Amino acid sequence: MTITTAGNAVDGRLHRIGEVAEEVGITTRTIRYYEQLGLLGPVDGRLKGTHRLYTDDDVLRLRELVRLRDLLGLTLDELAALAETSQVTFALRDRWENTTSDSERARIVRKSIPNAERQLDLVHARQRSLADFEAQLTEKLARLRTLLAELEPA
Amino acid sequence: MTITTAGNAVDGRLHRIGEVAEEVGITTRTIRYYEQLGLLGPVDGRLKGTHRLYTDDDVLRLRELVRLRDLLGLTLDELAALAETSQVTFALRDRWENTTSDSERARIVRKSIPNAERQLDLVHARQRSLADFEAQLTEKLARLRTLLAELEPA
DNA sequence: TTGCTCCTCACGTCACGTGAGGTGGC
DNA sequence: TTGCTCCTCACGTCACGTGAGGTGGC
Repeated sequence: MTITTAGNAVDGRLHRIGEVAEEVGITTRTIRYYEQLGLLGPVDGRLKGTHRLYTDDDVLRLRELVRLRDLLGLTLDELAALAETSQVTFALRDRWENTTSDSERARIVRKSIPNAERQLDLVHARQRSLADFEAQLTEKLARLRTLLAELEPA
Repeated sequence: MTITTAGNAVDGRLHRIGEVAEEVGITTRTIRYYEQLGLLGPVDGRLKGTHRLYTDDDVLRLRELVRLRDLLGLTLDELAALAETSQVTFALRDRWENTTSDSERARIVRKSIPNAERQLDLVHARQRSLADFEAQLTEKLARLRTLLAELEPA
C-alpha cells in the first residue's frame, strides 16, 4: 500500500540515501554531512561501510531542516538548536513507544513547543522583511517605467 | 546639511569602509571581497594601498546586494547577474551625467526593468514558500498544545 | 606625535562539491 | 554475474573570518 501526500511517496518502507536526496532536493553528500554533525539524531547502530537506511520520519525531519536552512538562512549550529527531536515527530504521528510514560511524553512535548514558537517568530520576521522589500521593488519598477516612457520617443 | 531617511544618515560626504560596514551590517572583509569580485562596479582608479571611499549610492547598492543575498539566498554569481548597475541608481535619483544622451539613458533604464521584475518574482516565490511554512507551523503548534493538554494532569 | 582606522597578504572555517577507489544488494 | 547504487577518504570551492605586520589621515 502506498499513500501519496502532496506528491511525495509515503510508505512504511526504508529508503536509500539516493532516493531520499532526490525527494528532498539535496545531495547525498549533504545528508552524510548532516549525519556526521548529529543533525539527524542518533544513528542506531549502523555498521561502518554498510548502506544507510531511512524511515519516512527521517525524511520528514530532513525536509524540515532544509526548509529552516533555506527559508530562514540558519546556520547548521542554529538548526541543531531549533530542529525537532524525532521523538516529537513520533508524538505527533501517534506512534509512541509504549515504554514511555505519560509524564515523559508530556515533558518531550513541552520542550518542543518553544522551538516551534521560535520558528514561527523567525518566519514572521522574514515575512515583514520581504514585505518591505516587495514594496520598495514595486515602487522602483513604477518609477523606472515612468522614466522610460519620458525618455522614449513616442 | 544632513538628511536622515529611515534612520540612515545620508549626506554628500564620502564614507570610509568601516562606517559603511557598520551601517549596512556586514564586515569590511565582505566589502573588500565584493569589490574583488566586481560586484560594486568599476573601482575608479584607486591607488593600491590607499583608503577606499564610498558615496551614498555605493552604500545603497551594497544594501541591495546584501538584501538579495539574505532574503532570497542568492549566490554571489546570481547577485552579479541581478543587481542594478550604478547607472540606474543615478537615473532614479535624477543625477545623470550630461554627457549621456536620451537614447542612451533609455537603453540603460530599459535594461534594468527585467532585473527588477525578476527580483519581484523571486520575492513572491519566497513569500509563497513562507506562507506554506507558516501554515504548517501554526497547525503543528496547535496540535502540540492539544496533545500537551491531554497528557498533563489537570 | 599619538591613536585609530585603514591597507595587503594569507591561512582558517563552514557547508558542502567532486572525484578516486572499493564494496554490497535486487 | 552484471550493473547500479552505495561506501569511505580526501582534496577543492565558495563566502567569508581572523589574525600578522605595516601604512595613512583627523
